[in-house]
Amino acid sequence: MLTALFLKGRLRHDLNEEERSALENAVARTIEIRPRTTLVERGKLIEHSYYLVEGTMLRHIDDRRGERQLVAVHIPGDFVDLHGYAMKRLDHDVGSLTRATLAQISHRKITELIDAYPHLGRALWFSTLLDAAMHREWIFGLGRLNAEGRIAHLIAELIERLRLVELYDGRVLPIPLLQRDYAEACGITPVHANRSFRTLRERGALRPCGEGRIEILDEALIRRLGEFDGSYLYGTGELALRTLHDR
Amino acid sequence: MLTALFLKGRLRHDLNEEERSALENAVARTIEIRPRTTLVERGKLIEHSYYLVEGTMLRHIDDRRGERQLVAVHIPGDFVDLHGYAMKRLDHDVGSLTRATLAQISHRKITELIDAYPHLGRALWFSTLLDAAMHREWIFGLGRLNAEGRIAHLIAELIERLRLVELYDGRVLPIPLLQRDYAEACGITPVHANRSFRTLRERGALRPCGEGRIEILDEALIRRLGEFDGSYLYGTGELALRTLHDR
DNA sequence: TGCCCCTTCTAATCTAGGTGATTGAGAAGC
DNA sequence: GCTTCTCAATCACCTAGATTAGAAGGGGCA
Repeated sequence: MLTALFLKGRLRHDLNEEERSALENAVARTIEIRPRTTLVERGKLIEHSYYLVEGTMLRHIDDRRGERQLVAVHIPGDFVDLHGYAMKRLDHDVGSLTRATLAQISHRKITELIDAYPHLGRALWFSTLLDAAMHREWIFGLGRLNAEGRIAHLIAELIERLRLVELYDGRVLPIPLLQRDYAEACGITPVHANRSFRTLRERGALRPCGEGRIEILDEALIRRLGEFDGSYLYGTGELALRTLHDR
Repeated sequence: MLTALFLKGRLRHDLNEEERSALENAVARTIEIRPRTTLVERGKLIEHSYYLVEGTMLRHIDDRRGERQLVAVHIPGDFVDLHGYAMKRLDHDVGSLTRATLAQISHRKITELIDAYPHLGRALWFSTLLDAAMHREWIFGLGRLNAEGRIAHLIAELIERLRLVELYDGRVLPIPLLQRDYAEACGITPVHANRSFRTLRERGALRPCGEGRIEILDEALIRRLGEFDGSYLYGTGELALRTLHDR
């Protein structure tokens, strides 16, 4: 079932059997994409959206000088450009970090889905708002935390999100971001990202474990340094959707 | 007509007469709120959303130490917490900057609207995604621009958005943000915000003109310093919705 | 085997921005 | 008339992070 992780990670709304299978059946085909490849280009008119089945994808804004700012990291279970459904053109690029498998759904099909299942429509809407909530948290981190805190926050968020889709083994962060990528996400230079990783290592928070992956040694410490409170992910905690939505 | 500015500033989708009046009639009542007052508190279960008719509203995330990070500035025509419809609880606070008038719409009513007019539903969805696009641009600014650039970017964005709802007279920014507010938005200290305003003044970009308002002397310069390209607002330019949506 | 990349890691130097403190203007209260 | 706010404006000093340069290690490939 392709959309199983989407249901786990993103849709906090109860879907009934009919809605689930309608969503699953909306997938036209799956595609494979190589590492570090652009999937959706800023400004291009789009007619499909992609749901990430396997791998890691990145969203980024590039400026004139070729500097890049990451604005999102996507893990399996994320609908990487569902907002493209309502926007028709994106204000940023979407590309792969690793080799990735994506399920393609056409916008026409999404319209049919929403018209037939309004409750599912609201659930899809919710899933795009989750990205906005992550953006806000990222703004907070960039505005209020120092370099080490920003990196810690990003790692803490990724751990939490991976846990929601049951892809975190409690030890290794299975996302091969380079220090350069962390720098592009956190608004710092690669050199300073390296310094920050060193202090995180020296504090015993984590250590590299080959192929760009890191081993988490003290998650509580990482959360504290990143002032991380995962409730904005609406998975658990005070913000989680405990009320059933009006169907 | 209460929702006239919403149509101008936020909904890029063509709405027909029926949809327009359905939206207008969904308003239960309007409320007034005093300056610097909290409207929606983080974490509280909500059943209404508010559309801003007059005044300026702010959204912010506060951390333990009492530090505040602004994540959005809202002008008339914005649906300040429409995302609360799909999320039920907000991950941040919403409050007023000035005295403000808001139109209240219940979530039950919004559900009815969407079920009856799916196309209007997609337009409302789009409007919340516009906030996400602004968040991304804000992330870009915080990550890649220096203090002066961040302030310039914020001012350029506000000008552009005010222009879309025809509230900008070409001279004065009618939003009385304090330097402290700019600091809280841009992730810098008030002292440094002041320094940055001085350099902007010395460059001839703007000057204060009483009651917290600023007079724009050289908009082109402000845009350049803030590396501002307003297409992410989807109002004009390459990203603007030129295709009609499937109804 | 050796070479070339790419990445991590480090050190030395410089600057943007933080910290803390002071001053003055204007408005609100009495 | 006074005090008491708040906010803009500025100074002196200090630190986090940028910049530049380079060394060391591993994988792919001829």
